Amino acid sequence: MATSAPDHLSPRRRPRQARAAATVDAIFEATIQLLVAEGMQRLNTTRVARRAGVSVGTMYQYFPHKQALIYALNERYLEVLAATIEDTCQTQEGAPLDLMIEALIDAYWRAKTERPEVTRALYRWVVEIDNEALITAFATRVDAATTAMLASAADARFAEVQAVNLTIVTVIFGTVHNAFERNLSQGAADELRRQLTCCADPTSERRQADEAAM
Amino acid sequence: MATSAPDHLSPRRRPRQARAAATVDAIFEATIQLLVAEGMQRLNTTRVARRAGVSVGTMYQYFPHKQALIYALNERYLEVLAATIEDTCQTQEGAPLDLMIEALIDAYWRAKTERPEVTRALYRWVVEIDNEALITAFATRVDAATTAMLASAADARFAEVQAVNLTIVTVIFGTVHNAFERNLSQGAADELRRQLTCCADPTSERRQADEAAM
DNA sequence: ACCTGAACACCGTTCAAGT
DNA sequence: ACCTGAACACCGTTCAAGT
Repeated sequence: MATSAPDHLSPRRRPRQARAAATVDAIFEATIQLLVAEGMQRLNTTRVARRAGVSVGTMYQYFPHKQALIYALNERYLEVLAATIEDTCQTQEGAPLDLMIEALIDAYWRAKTERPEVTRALYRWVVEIDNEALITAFATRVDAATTAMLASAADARFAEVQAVNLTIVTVIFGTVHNAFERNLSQGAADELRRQLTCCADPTSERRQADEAAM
Repeated sequence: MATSAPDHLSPRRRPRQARAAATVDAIFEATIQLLVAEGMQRLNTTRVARRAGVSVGTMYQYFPHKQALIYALNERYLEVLAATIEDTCQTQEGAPLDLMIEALIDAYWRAKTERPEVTRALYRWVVEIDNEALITAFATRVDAATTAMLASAADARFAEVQAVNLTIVTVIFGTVHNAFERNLSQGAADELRRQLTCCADPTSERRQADEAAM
């Protein structure tokens, strides 16, 4: 993730002095605030620069264009999310499968729900941008963490961890994303989450088949 | 869906004469082509108008602004998708549950995969737009169709169809969305789909609980 | 009722000049 | 090494004039 940004989207220059780092932070902060407060539509470079307390020119020293700024913002967000999931997976090493699943759902759900406005603002990101690299890097990292976790389950062995992992991760993340998009009521969300926890857990008649195949 | 577009996004004028209808169609077609060929970034009103063979002014007679154009495009897309799902659900009336689930997954999956570039282009839609109305209308319509279908299952009765329905729909749509986003290989996609078909089917120990609750 | 396109305003981006 | 902001270019949107 650290090095994967395509050339045309990577920062133009990295801050070397303290005041430069402060400048970049201020720009990020200003962007988030404006994004949350007024949406992508009203986000323009002039406003970002003004709120960050720098001139437009300064902004352009660090980000070659507006999209690179949004891209960097997302990069940061996914970085934190990936780290959270890696943590969760490590904590669950060797635990029973159902606890793993529950912890994973919990971690992802919480990450999305904690600051919904930010999540929403970034989801609603102008995705003209070539964000495939970002998504791929994120997916790779998450897959590694979850596969390792699943392989270590105390009460289950899988003939094809890769495939099982892919399903679990896609189902969980996809479902949460979609639930989020739907703006469910608290009650509905809770119920869905309860059912998802059952559903995503391959412990049931399906696992026996996998185990038999070993 | 037909009437739900918020004021600021609804068409400025509806075509009354034949040539006007042709104009609107040409504009839609041009927009899709440019979107698929060059992405949202390079989509500007001048280019759309030129490719559609009309002047910018004409475009603005039908769409109050660029976003309204994209909005209308999505409205069309969701209209077709919703109709497809309604069809599927009606066809499955009274069928066994596992066939229903399979048909639903199949319909949604196919719809997304048939013209991936278009799907992708619209997913990557500039979502600064207030598309909540669109999403809500779509969700309502789909929920009605799927709930009715599930309630008619030949081999299952649910104590709380609403809740079960919400889970099934969210899991399926979310998973497919996510799978799509990940750009899976054919093999991986097939395997995921197979497992999803099992996973989304509440026929298993979980159903008995529901039935007992009746 | 429908179409045209020059004119205007706004905003992304640059660059010559500063500390 | 870092910052400034006026100047430029591009593109969304309008409107007076046309059929």
